[in-house]
Amino acid sequence: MATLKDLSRHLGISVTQVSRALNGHDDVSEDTKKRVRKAAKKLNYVPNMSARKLVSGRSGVVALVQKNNPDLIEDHNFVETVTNLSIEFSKLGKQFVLHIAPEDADEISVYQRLIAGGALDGFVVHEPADDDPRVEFLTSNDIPFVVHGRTLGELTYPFFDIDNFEVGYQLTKHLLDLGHRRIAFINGPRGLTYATFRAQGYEKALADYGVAFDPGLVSYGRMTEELGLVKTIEFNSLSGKFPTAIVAGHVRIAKGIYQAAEALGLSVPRDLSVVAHDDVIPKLRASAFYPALTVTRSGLRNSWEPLARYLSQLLDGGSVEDLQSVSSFEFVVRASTADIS
Amino acid sequence: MATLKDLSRHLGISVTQVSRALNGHDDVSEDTKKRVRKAAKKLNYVPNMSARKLVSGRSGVVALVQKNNPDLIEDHNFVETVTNLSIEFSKLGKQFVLHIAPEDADEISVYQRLIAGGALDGFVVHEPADDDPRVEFLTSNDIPFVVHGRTLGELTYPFFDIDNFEVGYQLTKHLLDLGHRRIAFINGPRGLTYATFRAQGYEKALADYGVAFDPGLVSYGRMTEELGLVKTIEFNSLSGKFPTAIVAGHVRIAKGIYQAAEALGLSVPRDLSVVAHDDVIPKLRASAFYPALTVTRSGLRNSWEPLARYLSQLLDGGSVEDLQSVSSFEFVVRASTADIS
DNA sequence: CCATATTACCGAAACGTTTCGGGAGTCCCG
DNA sequence: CGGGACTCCCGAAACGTTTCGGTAATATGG
Repeated sequence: MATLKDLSRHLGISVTQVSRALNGHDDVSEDTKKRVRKAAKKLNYVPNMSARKLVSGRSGVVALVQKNNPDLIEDHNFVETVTNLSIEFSKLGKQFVLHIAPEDADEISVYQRLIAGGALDGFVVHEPADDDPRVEFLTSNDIPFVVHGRTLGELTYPFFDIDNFEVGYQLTKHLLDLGHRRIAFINGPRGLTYATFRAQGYEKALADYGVAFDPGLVSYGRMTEELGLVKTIEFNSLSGKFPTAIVAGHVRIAKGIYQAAEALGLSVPRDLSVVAHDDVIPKLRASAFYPALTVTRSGLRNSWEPLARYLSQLLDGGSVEDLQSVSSFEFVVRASTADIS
Repeated sequence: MATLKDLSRHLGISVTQVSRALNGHDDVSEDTKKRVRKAAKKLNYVPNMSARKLVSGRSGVVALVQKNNPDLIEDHNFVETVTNLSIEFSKLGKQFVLHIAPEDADEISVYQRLIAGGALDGFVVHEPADDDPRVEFLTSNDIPFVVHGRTLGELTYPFFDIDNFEVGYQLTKHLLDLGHRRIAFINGPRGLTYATFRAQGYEKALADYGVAFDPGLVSYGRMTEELGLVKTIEFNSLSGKFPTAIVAGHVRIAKGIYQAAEALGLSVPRDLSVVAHDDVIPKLRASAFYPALTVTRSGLRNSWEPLARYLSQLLDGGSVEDLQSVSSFEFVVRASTADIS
């Protein structure tokens, strides 16, 4: 494999100039640049990354660290994230590494180990919690990272998020406007920031309409069809106090709610109104529900590109303020809600 | 970030000795080794990969290149592969990179680009075809790789596979022994080696029992529930010639066959016997089918460790012959087949 | 025509590691 | 006591790249 030295010898030019020519510095004549490029192509020169990294101190590799768990492979959200980030970072000329840590590992030490070896330049933090130890660690150690979502604390890092408070608020308000007063909420996992924000939006809407908050009507869990099914059945066992409407944290949850409704002999929306948040997963179209599902819609697919770009720009010295965004969403009214006022 | 020089200074010992101590060379006293290791831990020393690579010429990074496609995220097999390889390579101290190439990319050039920069040491090739261009390219360019499965050509590379000819043969033979003569086969995607081998086993079994091969009873496709469902319904439309038994390339396909049978008012195994190959996916237990499914069983989960190890050993100069294996499988008879002789 | 810019180039150092070639000190044996 | 073997150690070079500081030659402006 040809090296700079080979090119230098071959062209009768110093290694310095060859390097600078190839990297497009401006103290190299156009003519020389052309000659060098031609020779590089001819000798099949490809820069040695290790050498470049050794001097630049950067590796061009970014990673997402995920603790293993038995359901990981079933976790659509995770798989989608990994696949798409891989694509986006490829486009930016970066290597994206998925590092799956053993289930019992101390996540923090994994980050430490990876960063210390100089093998990695930065991280993507996925599914942040309200008060995320990873974010805390990375921040206090000045390790570059970007967050998909955000934490509740000070936002001193790049992130891409949607306004989940508003998601919870709008969905709930829509039902309240239709006259509903017993509104349940099947949320995502407790402690994750997006779930917390949505819960806050839900509670604020209730408060704005003077409806008392009933903790018995709120539940948390991994956003699966099963969760929607099970929780709806559970709500039903609160005899006489079954909600007239349910807010679902995900279209998938809504799917389970529909199943439960059918099993319980309830009709949507006559007996039960349902709204959900829609990440726009290709195989799970809210418009194809029967009856079609009313949702707040914000495609997850729009988040990968900025997420990758933010990290990339951060590594290139971009300033954090330019690398934060809270994206908006649409409200799509369909047929899954009834006016009961 | 601590370097060897830091350790050297801190211990009053030459850089050379520190390096050799850490790498377990035998011209370092036990006492020194111990002191060095302790100091390394205390100063939080982690070797700089780039530097090591620069001198050793290797990067410690391996990759799996996959062309993107719209169903990729839904592809359980792919997701399982990536997740587990990531885990296994981590254990071996290697970085595993997932590189997703654009749908319209020339795969070969992607390999070329990745290897040329010295950024990668080797590849894992996934779902090889009978006559796989990737294998051909990597072989002829002396790039280290390991194959999950194998190709039909000369086996000059490390691989881990199961005996898929025998899978096809045994499943079919079992049905033949029970008196079946119209046996359909819903196979994996045409052109993939495992599907080809299984088809060969199927045909050989038929031939051994003097049963004429009917191409109308064989179909190929991505191994999904839907495929099993659709193809079974299709077989049914061959009026009067409906098979008495079906061999499924995957438990998931069998699931679809069961659904189709129910839709068609057929009882398994009375009206239709079903057998399948079982990769032992946690969430899809053949024993939990009703009736429980007869299968050839060989856990995919047993393939990740050897696969990662083979590539690792190949990179360490292992000889190819030691890094090939064709693993065996079990035959598990359950309740999904009826004797009709 | 002198002073100053500008252009095009180069040598050497640096990044952190491994390894080659050697060299002191100690011990044992004859 | 001389010499070989063994144990433990070290300096320096090397890997391929980028970059700092400097220099010569040419162009520019007054």
